[in-house]
Amino acid sequence: MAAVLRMQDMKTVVVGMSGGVDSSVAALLLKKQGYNVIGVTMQIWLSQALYDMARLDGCCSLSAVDDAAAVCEKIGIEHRVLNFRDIFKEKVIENFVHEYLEGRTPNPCIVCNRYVKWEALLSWALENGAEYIATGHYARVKKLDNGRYAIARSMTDEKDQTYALYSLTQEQLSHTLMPVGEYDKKTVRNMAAGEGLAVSDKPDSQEICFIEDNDYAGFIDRYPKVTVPGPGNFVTADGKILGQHKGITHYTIGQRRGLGLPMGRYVYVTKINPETNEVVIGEDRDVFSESLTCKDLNFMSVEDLPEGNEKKLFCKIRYRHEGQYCMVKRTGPDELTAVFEEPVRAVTPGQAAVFYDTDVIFAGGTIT
RNA sequence: AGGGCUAUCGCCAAGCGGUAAGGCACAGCACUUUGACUGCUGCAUUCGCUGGUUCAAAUCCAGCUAGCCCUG
Repeated sequence: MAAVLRMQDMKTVVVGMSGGVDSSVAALLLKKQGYNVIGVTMQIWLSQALYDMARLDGCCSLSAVDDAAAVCEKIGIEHRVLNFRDIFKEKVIENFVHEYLEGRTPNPCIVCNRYVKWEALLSWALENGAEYIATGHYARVKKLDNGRYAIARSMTDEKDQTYALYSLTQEQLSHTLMPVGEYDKKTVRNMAAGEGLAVSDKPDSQEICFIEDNDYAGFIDRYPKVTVPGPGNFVTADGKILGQHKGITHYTIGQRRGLGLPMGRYVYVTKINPETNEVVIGEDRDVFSESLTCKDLNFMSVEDLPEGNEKKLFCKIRYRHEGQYCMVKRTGPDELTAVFEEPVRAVTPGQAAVFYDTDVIFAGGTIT
């Protein structure tokens, strides 16, 4: 036991601290486990002017800097603020805008995890003598019998954040700790409160962290140097024009609200066609799909799913999807096809399909 | 300028003398480390206009206006 502690004593972990409860408790837990903990808050998007206003709760907001600093002082660890604005803008925001312009619906949290947290932050950590980075995600890193690392579902289903972590590589996972994944939200808050951390009752973060008013379409409209597609037609699947839309960036698959179509019944977006600048409208049943394909694959619990093999897996097609069983097989050099046991609602290009083998992530990719 | 029909919230639409259903759209809130979905709440003191009959009219009567249709 003493030997273990001595070994951990020597290991340094960089904790990405958003100023929220979860990452604060992550730091706390690691400190108690004997690690040399450095709290790092990443500056990513907001201007100094907005920082001064400091009223945002987002997971990445800068209002968080003060909270994170206070937590670090309380638990007695070093706190640093690093500027990741350029990488965040280049990787996350540019991608976000361009995906929408092409009629897809991106998930910026996934991109942020991949490029900002597990590339930029991890690189910084390793360069600065750390062994690991850690976050406050409700997920676990598991070493499997086959020698591979994989993200495993949190002990609590009420707060499972594994979906947004499917793209992590073996190398990245081998340097990752997620201590909060062993607890449920209530316990985490209690730990924070028990330690006297001021953030213990801070609300959970939500919505897109870099769009303060949550008007993402307006954000794209105002984004410099992009030409947003203008108004076009709402059409039915067989081409009948139903009205005018505000531009394809305002819509996503399965959307009902905000269409402005007085059809007398609920209608939904079933397809976005950037070539013709059309938004296709249909009934609820038209939003369901029996299958999907995805690309930009990342295999996690296994090295590959060879061609010809087929595997039954559990799939989530969006962050808060309850999930659905499907048969998955390889249909191209960088393509998987999943056929669901029951049709799933609103398969949306740009979102991720994440496949779980029991409790660990098997693989994931971007829906095409 | 002969005849007939219709005019109720942005759209559709109940109502048929007793003091304005509902659906869609829209707004707000809830939910939520992506976008959606979902849920909840709100949304015509007023029924094309002007008079009349009645204790009481969106509902009956008259005139006017508008739109539609048929005959010219």
